[in-house]
Amino acid sequence: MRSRLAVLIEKALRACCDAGFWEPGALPFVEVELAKDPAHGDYASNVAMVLASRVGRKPREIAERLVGQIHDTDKILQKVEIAGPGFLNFFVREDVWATLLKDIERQADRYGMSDSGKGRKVLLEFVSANPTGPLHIGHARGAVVGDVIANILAASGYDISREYYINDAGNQMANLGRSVLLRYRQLLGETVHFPENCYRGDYIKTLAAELLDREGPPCPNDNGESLIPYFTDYAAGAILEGIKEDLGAFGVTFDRYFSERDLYEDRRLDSLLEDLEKGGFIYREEETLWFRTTAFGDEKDRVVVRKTGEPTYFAADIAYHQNKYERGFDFLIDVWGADHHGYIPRILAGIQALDHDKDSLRVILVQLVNLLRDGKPIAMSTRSGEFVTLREVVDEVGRDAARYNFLMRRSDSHLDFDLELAKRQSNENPVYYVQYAHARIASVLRTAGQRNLVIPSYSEVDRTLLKLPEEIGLIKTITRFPEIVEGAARTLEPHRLTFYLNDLAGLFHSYYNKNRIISEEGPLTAARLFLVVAVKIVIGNALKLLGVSSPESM
RNA sequence: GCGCCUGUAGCUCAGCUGGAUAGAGCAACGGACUUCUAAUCCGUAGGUCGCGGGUUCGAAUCCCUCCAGGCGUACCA
Repeated sequence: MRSRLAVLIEKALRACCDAGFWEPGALPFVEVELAKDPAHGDYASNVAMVLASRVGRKPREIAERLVGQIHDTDKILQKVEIAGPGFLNFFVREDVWATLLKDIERQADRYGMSDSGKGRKVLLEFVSANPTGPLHIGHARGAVVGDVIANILAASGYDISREYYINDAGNQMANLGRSVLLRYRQLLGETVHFPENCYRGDYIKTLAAELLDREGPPCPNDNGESLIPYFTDYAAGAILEGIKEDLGAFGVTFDRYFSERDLYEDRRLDSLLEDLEKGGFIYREEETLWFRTTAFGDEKDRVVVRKTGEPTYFAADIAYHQNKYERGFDFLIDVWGADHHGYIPRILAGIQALDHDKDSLRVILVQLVNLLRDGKPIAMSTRSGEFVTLREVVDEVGRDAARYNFLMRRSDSHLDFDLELAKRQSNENPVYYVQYAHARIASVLRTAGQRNLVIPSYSEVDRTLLKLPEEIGLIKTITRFPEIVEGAARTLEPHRLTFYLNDLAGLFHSYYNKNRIISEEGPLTAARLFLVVAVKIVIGNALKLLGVSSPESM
């Protein structure tokens, strides 16, 4: 509806140009928004006011001209009013709304999808946690946000790939191997000093015990560092398998797990450094190689190869991003914890030095999660091993509640996650509010079936019977769903869907309580059944994008 | 010190890239189940949009000062 009105306005603007009311030069892009106040009609546009300052005329005068040039050939408008400082208020004919339901019937479980992405190849990298321990609650939010953004983009016609970058090289991995080795030796009865920077979680002991079980006691008497890679490999492999399982239980899947080690094997870093060198961005100082990131606005230059000859994490990461582009992705999205925000200028410098547009990479920052139980914070630290794992949360509160709770806020705002609250099956928990609406409709449909009522098709419905304000409101809301998905895709903001769902569920519950869907009046019953089926479709489609189930009964 | 994020009802947060009288949930208070699911609904109350300036027809939204909280400021990842 919105886009249809925008077209009308655009035509009117051009017609006014042709009539010489103003220069065709700076026509604004047409904004049409939902009117908040019913007295302002259904949609409102501010074009006249925007145009006023550009052409130097009074907004109301421009508005008059425009209204005169709006040719409502499809007869969708009841009237257009000029109000306030120069708003155009559009009143849509009431019987037009119900005609939009046809799209829902026709597209069914594809309603809300579009091809606006035009098959653009997008690579979305998320989670990417080091395989040094199980995923904890902090990773969970990024996992859901990434997963749902991917769903939304896929539904919007993008060719999207989900990728997890495994950071399986470098110091942290060596620490992991060392930690397991030390626990292993402890199991053999040795007294060992356990350094501060090693991982202390119980899972380390479990891994050591597994290894002991498998390999038997004879650990070579070499207590040097040479054993570490073996322990690292085993631990990282086992932990990664666990991570995949936990993500699977959370409903998060990836198209590919990309190993940092592959970058080294393919000598990607060498070629990267050559490329950067060609651009003149590399210089040597005291045995280290620096990348002149300040050329792109970073606050200081960054090391890419250490004195020891090892490349930094940063170097590998640029190589990884270069690799993404080389695989044909022209739009990259990275989902990071907000504590990495200082890293953004650096990575942007990296891709720009490789001649990629700054805007071809979007970083979504996901703020930290405060985990609470009954309002009291739970302290966590990966290294000390004190943390609540993703698995524990999913097991305790359930997949649906966990996912929905993580999607109820904008990603870049802090989120309190209360385990008790999320678990509670009560009105404090919005996920059930929405699912309940879906289940209720399913229940109504079951009842209808028992009474041998047939769900009518669009052409069989007398749409003029859907004229209650609640019905018009429901129709307006569900026919707006494609706009919501489009907006969420454009801004990469999944929380728009949860807010929309809460709205829609609220309208339905209200309608349900006030009116009977199945009544003695056959045609009215048919029309209402048709309407609630459409509502059910939209709730189901939206929940599916969120990766949350749509129960038929609760 | 510098940089980024945040500050909206008692609490948790929306506010659609400048629009009309700032919204929702929870908590509080008062009501509604012999009816298609009460995990629901209806009503009441609740605000100096952190403070102060500026930009313009118009600011919670954009710019600047200050205040408060969080994060970052590695040859860690």
